[in-house]
Amino acid sequence: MSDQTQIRTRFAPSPTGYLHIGGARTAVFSWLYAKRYGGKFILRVEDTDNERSTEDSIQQILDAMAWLGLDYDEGPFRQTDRWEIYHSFIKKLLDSGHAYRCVCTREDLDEKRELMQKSGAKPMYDGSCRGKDIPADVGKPYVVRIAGPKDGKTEVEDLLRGTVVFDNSELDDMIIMRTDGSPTYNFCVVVDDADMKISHVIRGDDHLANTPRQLVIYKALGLKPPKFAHVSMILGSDGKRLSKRHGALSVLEYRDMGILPDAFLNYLTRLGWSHGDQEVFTLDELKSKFDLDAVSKSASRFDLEKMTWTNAEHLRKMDNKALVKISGNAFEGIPGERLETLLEMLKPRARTLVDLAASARIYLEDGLEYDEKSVTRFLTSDTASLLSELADRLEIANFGRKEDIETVFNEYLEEKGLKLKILAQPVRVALTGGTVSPGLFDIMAFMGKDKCLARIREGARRGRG
RNA sequence: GUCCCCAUCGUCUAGUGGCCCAGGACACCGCCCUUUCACGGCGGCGACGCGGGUUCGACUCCCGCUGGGGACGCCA
Repeated sequence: MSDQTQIRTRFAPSPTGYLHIGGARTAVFSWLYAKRYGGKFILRVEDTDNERSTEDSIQQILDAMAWLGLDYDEGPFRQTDRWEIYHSFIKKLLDSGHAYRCVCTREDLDEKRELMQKSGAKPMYDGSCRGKDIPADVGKPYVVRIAGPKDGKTEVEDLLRGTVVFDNSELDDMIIMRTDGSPTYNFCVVVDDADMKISHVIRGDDHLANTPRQLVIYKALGLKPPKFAHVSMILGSDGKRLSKRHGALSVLEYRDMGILPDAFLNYLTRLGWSHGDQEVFTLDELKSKFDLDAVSKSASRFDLEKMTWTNAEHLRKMDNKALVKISGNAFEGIPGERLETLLEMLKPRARTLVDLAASARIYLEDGLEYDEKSVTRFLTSDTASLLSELADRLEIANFGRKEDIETVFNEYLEEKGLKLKILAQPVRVALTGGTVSPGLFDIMAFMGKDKCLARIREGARRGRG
């Protein structure tokens, strides 16, 4: 495969906080696109902002990607390690006249911006230092600006949106190097994407307006731009921009909520991408089916409810070994066959790993938490005698076979002339503390005679008051 | 304010001029299954933002409006 046809995508987060849903989705799209076409996925940390970048953020982003299984073929590169490269290109632009030094102060700039804003124009730099040929030894702090085109148009060819045209008069001469000598974002992105031979830049919609500016730099540098795909943003459930208040949680928090990585990937990909009517995808399906042509152009809202549903779907289909592995120590020390039984009982009822572990505790641990309402309703003085009689009967049952338990149950019911319906809920509350559980005989067989009888008798005790 | 993007059920979406008085999924509501809850099955509720064109025919094409989002930093 030649250089031109090799697909190379990248994820380029700035380490100024944790990885949230929005960032995660562009990462996922980029990663899947590379997987889909047998390309490479590159991770690049955009840490040129000294003030806000933190090592802790980098680690969090790395952790989140590792949890999701977003493996990268190259990197993580760090822009702070690439200073010489940027400076060599800045020098090149300065020498060729595509960039110039500017000594305007921040105060000047702010003032100008405000004035333009008031007059109804787009606030931009007016280019007052352009053409002055200010030398490096002016004796004043200076920035370097790109000398962009003053007229004409710049066209962005976007894979999702077609040709988007910007009037060059809308673009000002942006700063590519700060007073302190550090290069700026728009410049580094161009240099890096070109240097790393990125073929497809898949990024958020919020960067669409940056793209013509970057195109100006590509042109000045004589470099060939990659293909662009600007994916729409994810909004909060109220349609507002995602903020900490609604939905912009760290990806890692979904892990802590008991969401499966594959389910997270499934939901996030499906949010803004579709493949006919299919809702549930395995990881392999995503890797083989994802493509940019079916990516939606409109913004979509994050819906925790549907993510949880997607998670439940994955949970049910997951094989037990994998489930135990991902659950950490929740099922530690339980023999294989017993574990299988437990998971088969609990899986169809669980929505998250947290649910699953919590429901398992009822049957594994000695102590029991009682739901007050259920107790009042079902553990009454009427049911108390039934429960203790039943417990006595069950002494002879073989708890190794749930059919045996059922037989004893039925014999007792017949004698009393009662329906199972009457006895089922009181027994369930006695055994589990609540009114919701898997089949009665299933949980009894699982818990064993001692625990069952103890709990039923305790239930009777509570019934008597 | 200026520029840019977007617009189908509450939400995610299918739909690329006739197959659509619009299909699927989540949520919600019934019913069935059933010892409870879930799973599963069946059914219901529910949308093409508005106004102009183009066309024999518009959810689909064009224009305007409205609404939503984004960008305008020595942040990324």
